[in-house]
Amino acid sequence: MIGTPAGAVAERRAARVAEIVATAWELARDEGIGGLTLHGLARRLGIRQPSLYAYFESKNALYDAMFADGNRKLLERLDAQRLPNDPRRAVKASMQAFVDFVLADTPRCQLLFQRPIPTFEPSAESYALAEDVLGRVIARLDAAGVEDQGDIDCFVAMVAGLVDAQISNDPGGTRWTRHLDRLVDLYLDDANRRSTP
Amino acid sequence: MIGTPAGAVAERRAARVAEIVATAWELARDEGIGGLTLHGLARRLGIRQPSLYAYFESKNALYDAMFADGNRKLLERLDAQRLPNDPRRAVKASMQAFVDFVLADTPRCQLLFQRPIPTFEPSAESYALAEDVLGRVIARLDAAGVEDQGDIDCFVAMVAGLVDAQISNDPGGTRWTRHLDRLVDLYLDDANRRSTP
DNA sequence: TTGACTACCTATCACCGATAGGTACACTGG
DNA sequence: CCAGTGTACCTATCGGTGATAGGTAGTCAA
Repeated sequence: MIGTPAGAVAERRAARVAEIVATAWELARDEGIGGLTLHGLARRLGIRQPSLYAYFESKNALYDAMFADGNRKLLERLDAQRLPNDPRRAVKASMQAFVDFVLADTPRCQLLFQRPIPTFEPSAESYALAEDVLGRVIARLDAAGVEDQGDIDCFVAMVAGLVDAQISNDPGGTRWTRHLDRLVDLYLDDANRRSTP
Repeated sequence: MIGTPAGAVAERRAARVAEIVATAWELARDEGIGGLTLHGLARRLGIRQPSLYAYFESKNALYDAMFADGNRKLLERLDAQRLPNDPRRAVKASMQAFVDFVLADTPRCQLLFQRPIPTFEPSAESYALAEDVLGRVIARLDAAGVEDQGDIDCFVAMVAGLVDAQISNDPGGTRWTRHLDRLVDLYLDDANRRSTP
């Protein structure tokens, strides 16, 4: 033990896991999320396919690590943002940042917000990260006077609908996302109107 | 030729194709859309997997036939509906029928409106059917005074967002879809306000 | 020096979509 | 009635995929 940093092997292992996940994203960007293959991933890493099972107990576990990774990065981005004081402007800025981040990487968007792999369901731990992201959005909405669960559901579904239409039909464009600010106003006005009659 | 109905073989073949597609939907409902396998489908049909290639040149061609089938049924449903005279009520009734139909069959909903099989893209002919469906919706919207492409896009994305959230997070429930009528009003009011200032 | 541990490896499995080539049967024209 | 043609299947096999079993060279602390 002496002379060796405690947990050096664990650190090295964690670094290798992170390297594999990063390479997996790279491969997904090249081949599409459906074209991600353990054989192909191993080839790109310079190892053999069964060796990956030392780091992930299944392909879905790899997806899960990628899912968690994407949500962590999104969380970082949302938390790093300086928001305007005006709650409504904060909601707009926050959602704009969300949409920008999400649309910047098609396979990541698909893995995080669509269900492109029918057998993949995120683990409880990874799903908790997604709920953290949702929690940030809800906090912004709450500050803008949107507290009703139904209003929150509708708002989230609207943003998801825009993102989904954008990535599916016009990736890289703004045909849907350009309406984001206007729709945020529409939803906030409507929610405020009904909560304070 | 005499004595045999013209195109009897073609008819029998078409009937067999329809039977295979129906069995494929059945299997998809049992095993999930991702669990649909040519081997499994053939087994359920009492034939061998390569025999399916007499009817579909690839698995994606089978998906394509299912995609077309689902859209045709949806189109029938929409066209069979008697709509209220009031354009706004017509939009609501139409969208309610749309959402009901779509949510009644999870795998069908996934194949038609999500992208659960990364390698599958509908053919031009099948996609035209999906555009017919969209055309019906647009006609209803137009009658209600929504003509701007941006407004149509937002409306469609909103409905898709509701459906997606509902099927993904609360299949069989109404947590999202129960807001449909209210959101239709919200969108129509907004569109009308901006088109006739 | 030794013994455990790490980070790989080879070999192999079942299953999947896809292709090649063969066969029993029905129907039709002569 | 018979020969020929097309239908609707079949068997055998391929390459690729995720997954498992079991082996091995190198590292490192005692």
